[in-house]
Amino acid sequence: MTSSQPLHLIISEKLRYRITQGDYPSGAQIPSEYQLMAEFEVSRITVRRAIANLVQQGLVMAQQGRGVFVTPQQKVTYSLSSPMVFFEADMARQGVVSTIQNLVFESILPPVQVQNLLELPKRSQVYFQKKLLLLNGAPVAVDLSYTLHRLGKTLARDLKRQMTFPMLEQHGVMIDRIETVIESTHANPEISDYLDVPLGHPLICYSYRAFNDQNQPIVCGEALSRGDRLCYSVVIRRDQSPD
Amino acid sequence: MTSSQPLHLIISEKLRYRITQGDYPSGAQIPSEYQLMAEFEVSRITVRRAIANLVQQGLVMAQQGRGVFVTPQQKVTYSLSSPMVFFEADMARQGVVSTIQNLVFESILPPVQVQNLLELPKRSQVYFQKKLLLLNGAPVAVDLSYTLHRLGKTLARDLKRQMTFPMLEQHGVMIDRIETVIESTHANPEISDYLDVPLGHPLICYSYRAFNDQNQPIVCGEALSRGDRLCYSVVIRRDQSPD
DNA sequence: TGAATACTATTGTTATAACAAGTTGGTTTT
DNA sequence: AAAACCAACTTGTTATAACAATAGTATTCA
Repeated sequence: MTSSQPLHLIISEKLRYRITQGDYPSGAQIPSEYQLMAEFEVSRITVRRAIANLVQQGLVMAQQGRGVFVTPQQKVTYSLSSPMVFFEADMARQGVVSTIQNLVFESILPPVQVQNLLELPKRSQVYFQKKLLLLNGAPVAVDLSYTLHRLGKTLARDLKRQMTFPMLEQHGVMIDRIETVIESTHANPEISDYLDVPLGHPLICYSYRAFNDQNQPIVCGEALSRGDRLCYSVVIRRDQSPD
Repeated sequence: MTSSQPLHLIISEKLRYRITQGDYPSGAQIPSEYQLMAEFEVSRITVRRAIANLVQQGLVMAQQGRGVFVTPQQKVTYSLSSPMVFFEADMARQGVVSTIQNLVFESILPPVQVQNLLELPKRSQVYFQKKLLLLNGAPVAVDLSYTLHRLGKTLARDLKRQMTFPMLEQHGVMIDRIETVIESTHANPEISDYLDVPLGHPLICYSYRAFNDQNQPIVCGEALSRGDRLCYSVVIRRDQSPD
């Protein structure tokens, strides 16, 4: 172990290799800190740093008192191609049950950016909602949305219980188009609590603005989802219409 | 500081607040480790852990011997909506110069998955390419691609110098459609070196498979880009064609 | 005046040590 | 048999300490 690379990186790379080679399969526990200390003849802090490197790469998750386990790799894909298919329908197509858990639902004065996105006059209120999205019962996303006040007020009960878009359409509010931006970001402490991921875990941030059939923006927001559980697909065509 | 939250988290949240409030603007240096030790009356390891939390959240970057600096926040957006616009054209539209730096270009026996994606008989070779994508001279993505052997062989010179798709079309190979999947993942040591990001940094993984106008898959691969520099946008329409 | 050296400041790595907190399995008590 | 207790195991936090490496500035020397 005389090398220009730090010990913690040498150890974490060796462990990573073992994981990718299947020595520690998905869900399996890797050796304890004390076992690794003995094996590699280093201090505990070096072992912990090596494990932290693996946690940061999403290869393992550590549970206090239990041990460090190889994370399962399983993702679902949501198609963003036109024609529009709402999230829960796409999930159902894949045999995945999607549900929500409402966290916050309140009338607020929106940030300026939201006001502009929803094309609202100054000092208009909107309904702010924070909800957890669960797939097969496990939290995979936190959704923060802003809905026109008149819709939020009349549909509050259902908005707290169902996914937004299909629910709006059930009530005759048709969604004509959704503008989206997809980015990758880091989990902050609040989000990492909700989604049970380590601080800094990669998230997909799916920002959206939905327009009704009068070309009026009615909802905007962003869904922060676990990068290891959800991904998006698009088909890009040379021309606008399909073959 | 008597609380149920660990000290390192309390401190990093305070620092994060200062950053978001503008006390330390983009590019500015935050107080040194010793200054923070004095301010918060904690050990150096606690301060370092707090700083590591900020690094993990992408808010700061640490440079040995120099200090810890607030990371600039600047992104470009690539539109995945149809009709197709290639990456470099979209960037040019935004006044951003995109260039590539070839790292590897070789004929290989492809992994089984690639073989299937390109619909190749067993034991066919493909051209594997690894290249760095730079925006305004700064590396933002590593691209790993597999191209049909006959194309790779005849167009090797240009493939090493230019972006793939416009170059193919210059040579009469039309791209009819691209199937994509977007996911979020973590930077491993190799990628973190190429892109100059910390281990575990969130990346967008943009996987693609491009078809020519005979509906034949000709290139597949993935671009791993910095989550803080590049994002994607899509417009989803209720119906297939635009209004 | 420019180059080389020394010093200071700052982050990076690794060690030992101690205590805290959570989990699990075995043993004892009811 | 079920509940409670306890010990062992395991990860989490924080401290002190020492050395390494890098960067920037000041001082010295040719």
